[in-house]
Parts: sequence; C-alpha cells; structure tokens
Amino acid sequence: MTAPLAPQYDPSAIEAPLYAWWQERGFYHADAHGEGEPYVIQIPPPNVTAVLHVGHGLNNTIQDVLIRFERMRGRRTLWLPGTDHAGIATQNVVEKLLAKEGLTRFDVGRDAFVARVWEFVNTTGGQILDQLKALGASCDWSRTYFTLDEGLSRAVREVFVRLYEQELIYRGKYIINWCPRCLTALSNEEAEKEETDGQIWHLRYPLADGSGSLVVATTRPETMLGDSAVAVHPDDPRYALLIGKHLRLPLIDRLIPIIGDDAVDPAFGSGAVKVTPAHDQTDFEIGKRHELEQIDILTPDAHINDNAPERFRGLDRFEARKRIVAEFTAAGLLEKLEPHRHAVGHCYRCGTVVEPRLSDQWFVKMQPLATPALAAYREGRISFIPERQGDNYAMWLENIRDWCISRQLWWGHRIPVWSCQTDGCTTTIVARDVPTRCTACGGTVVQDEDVLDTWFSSWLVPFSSLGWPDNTADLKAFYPGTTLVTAPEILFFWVARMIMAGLEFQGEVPFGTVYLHGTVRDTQHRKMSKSLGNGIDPLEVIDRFGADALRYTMVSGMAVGTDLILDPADLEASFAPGRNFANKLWNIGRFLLGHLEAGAVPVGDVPERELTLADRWILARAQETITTATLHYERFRLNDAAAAVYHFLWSDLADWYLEQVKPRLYGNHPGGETARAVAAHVFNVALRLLHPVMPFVTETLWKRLPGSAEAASISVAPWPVAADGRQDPAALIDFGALQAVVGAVRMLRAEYGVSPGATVNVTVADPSDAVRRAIAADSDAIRRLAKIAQLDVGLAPSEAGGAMVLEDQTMIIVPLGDLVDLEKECVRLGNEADKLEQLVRNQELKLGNENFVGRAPPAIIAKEREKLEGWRAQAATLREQRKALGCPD
RNA sequence: GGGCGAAUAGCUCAGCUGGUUAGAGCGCCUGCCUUACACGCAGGAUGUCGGGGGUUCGAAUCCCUCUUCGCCCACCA
Repeated sequence: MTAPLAPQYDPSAIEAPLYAWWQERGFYHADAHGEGEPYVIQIPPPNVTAVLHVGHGLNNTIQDVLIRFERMRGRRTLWLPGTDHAGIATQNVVEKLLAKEGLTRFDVGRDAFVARVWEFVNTTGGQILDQLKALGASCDWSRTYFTLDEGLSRAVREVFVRLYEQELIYRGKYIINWCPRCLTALSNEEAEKEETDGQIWHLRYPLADGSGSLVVATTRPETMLGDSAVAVHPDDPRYALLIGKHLRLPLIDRLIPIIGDDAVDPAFGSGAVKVTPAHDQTDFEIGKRHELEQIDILTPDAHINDNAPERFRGLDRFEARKRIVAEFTAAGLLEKLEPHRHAVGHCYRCGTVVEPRLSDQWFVKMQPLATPALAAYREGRISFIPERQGDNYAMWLENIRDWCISRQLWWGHRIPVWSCQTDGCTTTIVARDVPTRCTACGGTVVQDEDVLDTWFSSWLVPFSSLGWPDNTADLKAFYPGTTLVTAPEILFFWVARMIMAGLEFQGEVPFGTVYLHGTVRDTQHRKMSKSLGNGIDPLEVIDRFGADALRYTMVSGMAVGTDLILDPADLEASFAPGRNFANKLWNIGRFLLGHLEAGAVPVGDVPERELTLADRWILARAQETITTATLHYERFRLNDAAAAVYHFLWSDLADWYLEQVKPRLYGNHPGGETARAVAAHVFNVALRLLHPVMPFVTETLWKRLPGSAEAASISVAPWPVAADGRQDPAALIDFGALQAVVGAVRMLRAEYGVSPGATVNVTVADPSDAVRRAIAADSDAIRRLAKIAQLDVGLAPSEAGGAMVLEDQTMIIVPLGDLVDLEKECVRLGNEADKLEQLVRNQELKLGNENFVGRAPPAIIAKEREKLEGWRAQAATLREQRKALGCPD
C-alpha cells in the first residue's frame, strides 16, 4: 500500500484497492460494546432494485462526510446500510420481465410470482450497495439489512399487532387513492398532486316532474353514471325550492334527489354538484350524511363495469368520458365547456392518474401518533436543517390524516390478519405468528390477501435494523441515532413516520437532527430523471475523474438549503473543480514526499527560535483553518468547510509556503529540517481536515507521510485540534506584508511586460513596520518570488519607475528605465489616485455627517477614520510620485 | 387557493447577527513548457447585488410592493 506515488494522478488505480483495504481492516465496523459516544446515521435505504444515480451520490456523499468527520473526532460511529423491498416498484420491475415472456403475475400465480421476485432480488438486487462502495461510503456492511429480512419482518408484525391492540389500526370501507395500473390502493402521500389543464363540463339534468332542469358542473363527466344525488348549498336562494325534488339522470333515467349540504360552494360553477359517493372523497362524505347509494361504476383497472348501461361497459374511463360528453351534446344537455386547471393525483410509481375508489382497506389512526411527534419538535428534541423545513413537518402533523397501509400487491409484508372460514364464525385473528386454527371454533383460517405499504417497514428501521423487538446490544448501543440525511421529498413518507414510530415504540426520537439537502438539477433547473434523459451517471464520473472529484464537486456546490446544479452535457466542466483539486493534491504530495524521504521530526520538537516567518505563518494559517473547517462541518456547512481547506492547501500551502521554502528543502540547507517538519505537519493536518470530503487521495498521501504511523488509516486518525496549529497574529500580519510586496512587484512586472526570466531592482520606500519586519525576516524569499536583483529600502526616490502604493502606504517602486512609458505611468498613477480620492471624499462626507458621528458606535467610527487616513495617505503618495516623475497635472 | 424559498460577474454559487474599495470556482484576456502539477504558474478584466418604495448615520444584508422562476400543501366539483 505504500509504493511510491505514480507521477500521474490516476484515481481508478488507487480508489478500488484502497476501499478493499479499508474493508479488510474493518475500520467502519461499529462495536456495540466499544468506547466513545455513539454517532449513528441510518442510510435512507435505497430500493433493492435501484441503480446509483446522482441523487444517491449526493445523499450518500453528505452522509459519508459527516460519518467520517465524527469517526475521526473519536465518536463510535455507525453508518447503517440496508435496502428497501419497495413493494410497488419491485413488483413492477418483475411484472415487466414477465410481460416480455407474455405473462402476467396472475398467469403464474401468487406463490410462484413471489418466488420469482425473490430470485430476481437475490441475483440482481442490492447492486446499489456495491456502487456505494465506489463512492467511498464508509458503511458498516456487516449490519446490512433488507426490509423483508426475517428480523425486520418480525418487527413489522409486532408493530401491527401492538397498534391493532391499541385500536390504532382499523379496517374500513373508504374512498382511497387507487392506481388502476398497479391495481393497488395508495396512501395520500403516494398520490402526487399535479396541476393539470383540464376542462369543466356543465351538464343539464332535467327535473323528474318535467318542471325544468338544473345544471351541474363537473371535471369528470363519466362519473355521472354513478351519481346518486345532486347537492346544493342549503342556503342558496336559487335552489331553495328544489331541495327534496328529484332529477332524472340523463342517459340512465335514474331518479336522484336534490339535497342540501354545506360542503357545496354556491360560488363555484353552477352552485349545484353532482354527487358520486363511490368515486369522490367529498361526495363520499356527502353520501354518508344523506345515506345515498354508493354506485361503483369502475372495474379495478378503470373500465366501466356492469353497474352502467350496457353500451358503456368495458370502456376505459377516458373513452367513457368522450362517449358521455358526446351523448350529452347530442341530447342538447351539454350547457357549456370551460378550460379548467386543477390538481390531479398521479401514482408516484407509475404516473397513472389515480382513481378515488371505494374499498375495504387497513388504516393507521395517526392523530395519537402525531401528537408526541409534534411535541418533540416543539420541545426542540428534533431539529431540522434548514430550519424552515420544521414548519413543513409541523404543518403536516397538524393536519395529518389516517394512513392507508394495505396494498393489493403480492410483494411485501403480508398483513398478519386471519379470518375464520367457518360459516357463521366471524373471528378475526391478528397475530405475531401464523395461527393454525380459529381460536374460537377451531376451523380453518385464511390470511388477508393484502400486503403492507413499503413505508410500514421503513418507518421502523431506526430500531428494527438493530434487532428490535429484542433488546439487543445493538439496540442499546445505537438507539437513538444522531443525524438523518435525506431529501425533502420523503419528509412525510419516511422522516415524520420514523419519528412517530420511534416515540411510540422506543419512547425516544430516532435522531436529533434531520438534514434535508437539495436536489440535483440540470442547468435548466430541471430535476434529473431518466425520462428527461438529463441524468448524470455517478459511476461514469467516478470512472473518468474519480470518486474524490465527484465528491468534492458535489460538496462544494451544495450550500445548505439550495439545489445543486450540474451540466449533464458537460461533465468535464461540471467536475473540473474536483478533478483539478485532486490532481493538485496529488502533486503537492508528490513534491513534498519527494523531500521527506529522510523523514521529518515532529513539529513539536522544533525549537521555537528556528521557525522562520513563513513557518510561523503557515502554522498560524493551519490553526485558523482547523478552527473554521471544524466549525463548518459541525454546522453542516460542508461547502464552507471544503472551501476553507481548499484555500489553505492550494493558496496558502502550495502557492506560498512551498514556494517560499523550496530552497530550504533542497540539499542540506540549514533550515531544511525545520521546513520539512513544518511542511509535513501542516500537510498532515490539512489532509485530515479534507479526508471526509476526499477520502481516497487523502488516505493515499497521508499513509506515506512521516508521522502517520500513529493510526492505521487516516479515516481513524485523530481530528486536528487548534493546538495542531499555532496562534500567531504577528506572523499573519508580517507574512501578509511580504505577500503584498511580492504581489506589487509582480503586478508592476506584468504591467510593463518585463520578461519572466529577467530580474528587476526594487525600492521599497517608506515601508510600514510590517513591511520592514517582513524584509528583515526574509528578504531572500521576496527577491526570489518576485525575481528581484537588488532590493533597497529607503525614502521615496524620484526616479522613473513603475510604482504602487500598498494599503499600508508602503510605496513599491520598480525602476525600469526605458521600459517605462512615462506617459502611461502618469495616467495609471493618476487613475489610481483619482479612485482613492473619490473614496476619500465619500469617507469625509460620512465622517462629517453629524448623524453618523453622533450615532454610530465608537469602534466603527474609529475604523472608518483609520480607513480615511489610509486612503488619504495612499493618494498623497501617488500624487508625490507623479510629481517626482514630472507628470503633468 | 394557501405556505415557503430563490433572484449577486458570461455560468454555478458564497456573502451567517446591517458598517468589505462586493468574493470563490469555472469560463474569458495577457504572459509563461520556472526540474510537484499546463488538470499548472503569474498577472488581469467583468457586477446601477431582479424593478420600485421605505426604515437607518449607513442596506447585497431589515421591512413593504411588483416582476420572474422554483418547491411544498389543499376534497372548490
């Protein structure tokens, strides 16, 4: 593992072997009996049939960053992975496979079908978990679960039975969302409302007594086949006299009453509503209040059934709509037609328009579970990032509706309810274990055909994955967990329900913090999706640029509460920041390691007096970086943490420190040992700070650093603490002055087109104290970095040269003789001076304003005065220089 | 119909509790194959901080309003 570094950074050569080594060494296995405060993240279990997409990439990168950070901080971390059986989704996949053979699930039968799904899952399922390994995910794979495992299934049955016994689970005939394609009930959350352009038809229904007619408005004319009344508002004067009369339903000739009900909005449409209790939620309720007949006119796959006149039977619901409208038109009963925009429910798995359908289903009574979940949030036991997501959570809980948990599928947890088959015996058995006989009459029992909603197993994951209902060591050690990282889309599906389940069955919230991150979108801000073809395959990105590049790019582009925009059409551009940075790190490592072959002494052993200004500066910067990066990681500001380390490594370490100490690293320079010690140390610190984001490169380089033997892997090395740097404000100031001097000379050189190889002479006039100290400390470095032959310090000379005034009013003059275009220099100096004088005038106005001086805090006023003096002096120096050069006024 | 968020350089975004000569990365321009890195080095340009009003000594930052995008929720047929 510690072969010399290849000259070229090649992520594909290092990442896979490194991951295998991490696994082999078991660094990410959590010990239930170990030391340290637990830190637990439950992975949002991906569908067992899923393949990694960029959304998973982002979600799991964030989790891995957090878990690696906390692991290095000494927490006993557990990142618990698993997969979800994903009832509808998985069943759909296998049904599609069957369809290729020309078969339906009904052709093969339930048992054979379920066996087929298991076979599919066992052979191809869970590949996403292997793909997560390519990403670098430091999960504890030894604990990997599947929601249909025996253990988790046992938890599901236990919960069902307990809730049933508390009368929180009930069965009943209600209007539910039905997917006519998946042939199952859906929960409210699974029926996604989408704004759709539709139409509203105004249909005329004649009164039975022939005394007139009444117009109803509907968006679904086909449901008129199931109408059992027309409702108006009881106080609507237009219809007051009609209440109690009957209408003759066109096309069918059924007599239906006109009723009064508060649910009707007199202002909408005609103020009269057709009531179809079997096909609409509101109508169902109206129907109950008025004891109306519930006429179901649709088959499960949404074709007209035998309750309708023969000519409509067998028609698809949308065909039927056309037919009905045509017949109304023909009969002169279509009053008018208007465009209408409204929300239509769609199946979240297949997109089919959902049908409100009357059927017998199992429900969980949610109110009693929601109350403690709301309280937990209000009392601060759960917090959301970004905070505003908490309002969403609370609002949903406040308006919670009962949860329809039965699904008419074959793939999933079978509902643990059996009914007696004996005539006259109505015994229902709800049991943890399969009963053999009816407990009342001893007759044979038959299990409910339905399975449970997938989320009925995933809401238990925070404890079921740890062995619940047994009181296992894992459960004791790792419940409650710590942080949950997921997308806002499943806040209600999963997050809120886990909180409810955790409180109900464990008496504690399952995690304290919920971090809801944004969505990955394309440059047109469209969500990435297969159907749009605008997706990014993370595996392709890993293949081309490496997992570290992918991770860095995602982390640095993801601020709290925002979406991540990437361009699928230009992966090169999208992932350049990460790739460039990884490459830069590699080369820093190559350079540094090349000079560390003889080893390095611990920086603590270096006598204070041997530290040069640059050494002190980089140690001070290291300390600042440790502090800020740590704080940002703690606050979930991962992009800021990454940026802080990026800046330290690239700008501070590579661009300045390493350039500055190069001569000391070469050969047997007296300061060499110190430089090696400092460089090795700060690089070590920075690699550790970056490891959560870029685990592979950092590990590869870190292992080769002298002094890394303290830990077997950087991923279990201690997190840097402030004392690993050095507080040294003076070094920050003085090295800053050095940088300013070098920068000024470089600027002037570029301005005058001095050839890169040529040296120049420089006069530093009226140096500030900091500049004076910087020159005294390291004039060699200044001369080398700015390619200066002779560096003079003194009073401003009146010689022709390029000049520049630093913020601290030090004047930098590069006498360039013929190279200087005097006229151009005069203009440049003049412009600079003008700019400063404008600032001075504004500042004078500000400081002359009595309101400002009277009301602003003294500290601010002092600061503003200082600024004014600085600009004034800079401008004056520039004017002097112009005069010295003989510039015209 | 309610609720929420966003609008800052050509692009993607920082800018946390109001006081910076408004920043980063990518892209762009100029010059460099300087023996760690051209996926690089040095230098540079670019913004009436979406429009309008207000609060304040002072606003990219707070308030109102308008415009444009986006998200969530909702049984007005």
